[in-house]
Amino acid sequence: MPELPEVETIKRDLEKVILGKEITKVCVNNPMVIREPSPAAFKRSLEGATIKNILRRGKLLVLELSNGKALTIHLKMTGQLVYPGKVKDSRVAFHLADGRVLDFNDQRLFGELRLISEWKKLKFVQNLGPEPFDLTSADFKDMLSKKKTKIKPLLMDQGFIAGIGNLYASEILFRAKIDPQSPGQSLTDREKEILYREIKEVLSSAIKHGGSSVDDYVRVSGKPGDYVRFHQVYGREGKPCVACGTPVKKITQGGRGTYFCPKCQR
DNA sequence: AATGGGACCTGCGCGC
DNA sequence: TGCGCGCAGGTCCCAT
Repeated sequence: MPELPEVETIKRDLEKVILGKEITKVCVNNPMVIREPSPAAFKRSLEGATIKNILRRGKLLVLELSNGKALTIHLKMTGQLVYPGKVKDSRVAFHLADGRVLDFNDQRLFGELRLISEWKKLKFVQNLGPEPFDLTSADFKDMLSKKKTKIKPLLMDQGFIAGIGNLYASEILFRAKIDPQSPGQSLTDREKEILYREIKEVLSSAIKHGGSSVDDYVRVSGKPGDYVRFHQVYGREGKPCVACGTPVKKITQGGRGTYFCPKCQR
């Protein structure tokens, strides 16, 4: 579930509490989440390193360290970073010099931790599209005009634009009043402009409210994000559209649930 | 290029 | 009560 607003919230939360601190000990409670290097090497080269910088690219979180390496964290669907943590039940526990623990929790074990020298060279990072907040309106319109793909799956394509997932794609399209089944290139210039604006508006508003806690996502403090109360369509199948009262419809696109108002969005 | 499916995993809610 | 099932969605991979 964590999408750009949730990862950005975690990034900002982490900056306040762990930046500049030394990792004194790493407990790997489930090695499955460590993709590279080996769990033993991962532990060995992390211990003694200091957290120098915290970045986000798309849904990827990057902790740059004093030893020149970077710890990349992808939360996938159920990953959490909690500080101070509980030591117990976490997949990986990072003990810090302040005596507290940063827990990486992940119920479904889809999450991925990597300790690498040049994180920008990761294939995953190389394939990412532009950051929504770095994108100009003209470039976005140009990108759309080349795509026959339906707009909802297109917004979720990390190679097209980075950071938007299933929840925000539905919310953005509702606010832009665009049918999620429209091919990208079929949008009018005006629709493209509105869509561009709503992407930035929805994402920045969600960041402002600490993200959306619908399933597992929590902030670093363990507290939920507050943006759920602004959701208009996601998870509201059959309930009245907030604008016109028509029941919200749910369809499947690319194997994912899409929520929309069939009257407002066409 | 676009689309569809399965894979990776676990826990929840559902129907029987 | 307990069982099996479908579902949740980020990303990769393969097939058409």
